[in-house]
Amino acid sequence: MNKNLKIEDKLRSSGLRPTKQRVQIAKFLFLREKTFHFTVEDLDKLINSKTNEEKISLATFYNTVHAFKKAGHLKEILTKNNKSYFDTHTGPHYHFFDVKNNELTDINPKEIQLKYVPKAPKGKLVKDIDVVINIENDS
Amino acid sequence: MNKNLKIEDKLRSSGLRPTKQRVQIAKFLFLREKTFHFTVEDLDKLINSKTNEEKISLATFYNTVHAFKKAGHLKEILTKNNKSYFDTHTGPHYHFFDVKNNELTDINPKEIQLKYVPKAPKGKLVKDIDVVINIENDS
DNA sequence: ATGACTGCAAAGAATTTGCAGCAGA
DNA sequence: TCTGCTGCAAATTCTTTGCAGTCAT
Repeated sequence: MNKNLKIEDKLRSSGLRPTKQRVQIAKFLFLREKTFHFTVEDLDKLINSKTNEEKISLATFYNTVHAFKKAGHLKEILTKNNKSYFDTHTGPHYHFFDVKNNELTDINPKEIQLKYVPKAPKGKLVKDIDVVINIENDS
Repeated sequence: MNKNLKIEDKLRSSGLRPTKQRVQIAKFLFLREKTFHFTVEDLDKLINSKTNEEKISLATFYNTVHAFKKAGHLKEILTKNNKSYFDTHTGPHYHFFDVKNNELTDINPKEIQLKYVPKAPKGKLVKDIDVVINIENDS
């Protein structure tokens, strides 16, 4: 129950009502050690395949994921397959994307660094930087 | 007519029949000094707004752009608005993306450099690297 | 009680596909 | 002639939206 309380507080402190659906999704996403990369479709399948629970509708997954993103609990990454992936690791970091298997993974920040970050054009500010290294099977 | 011949040769040497539509699109894209960034929708509007010519269908723009990409005459870039942009500059280089105005521009290669490119995970090879610096209006 | 949230279905946006007819070699 | 290409419309895929009913506070 301790974990439930923490999750509920996390939601509440982001201005989100801890509804049954949100708590279930949040527990699934945030109560894990490793960062998790997923599409909304993945999430739908993974959570709704648990036979016992009531199904959560696709629209709710979209709503919830966007609410979590707006609250800063998720980061969105776009990939070469033109799909939106979400990442439970919200700090600045970059990604590998396996183009064949559609798999997104974090790059160890120690192994990559941008040298010479260019100035933004006049009147513009840098908002953030996306780096995706596309990979495929050796052979 | 010299230019037409060059364009037709460019197509032919890529294994593409120089049809009326492809020649018209290729001339529009490749007979310019500056590199050009566009979506398929942009291309459709820009070319089909020329009142005099016969309209080219949207499907043909998609077919043609993908054929040009496969032939190495265009590069595809994905942006935060989840749209496919194409770039007449096909060499390796990176981009600014203005999130508000949906405008993609090249970064001067001298102003950016990746330090420490990470090794790909085991059994994988790096295919290419996408870097997009998202910008927005100052203020 | 009163907003906020969910779920359904419908709508929307971007892109792809099937196929008949046309055009380039 | 013959294969490849075009154009149309339908289909697909991913995502958003409208709204009635439900739930959290």
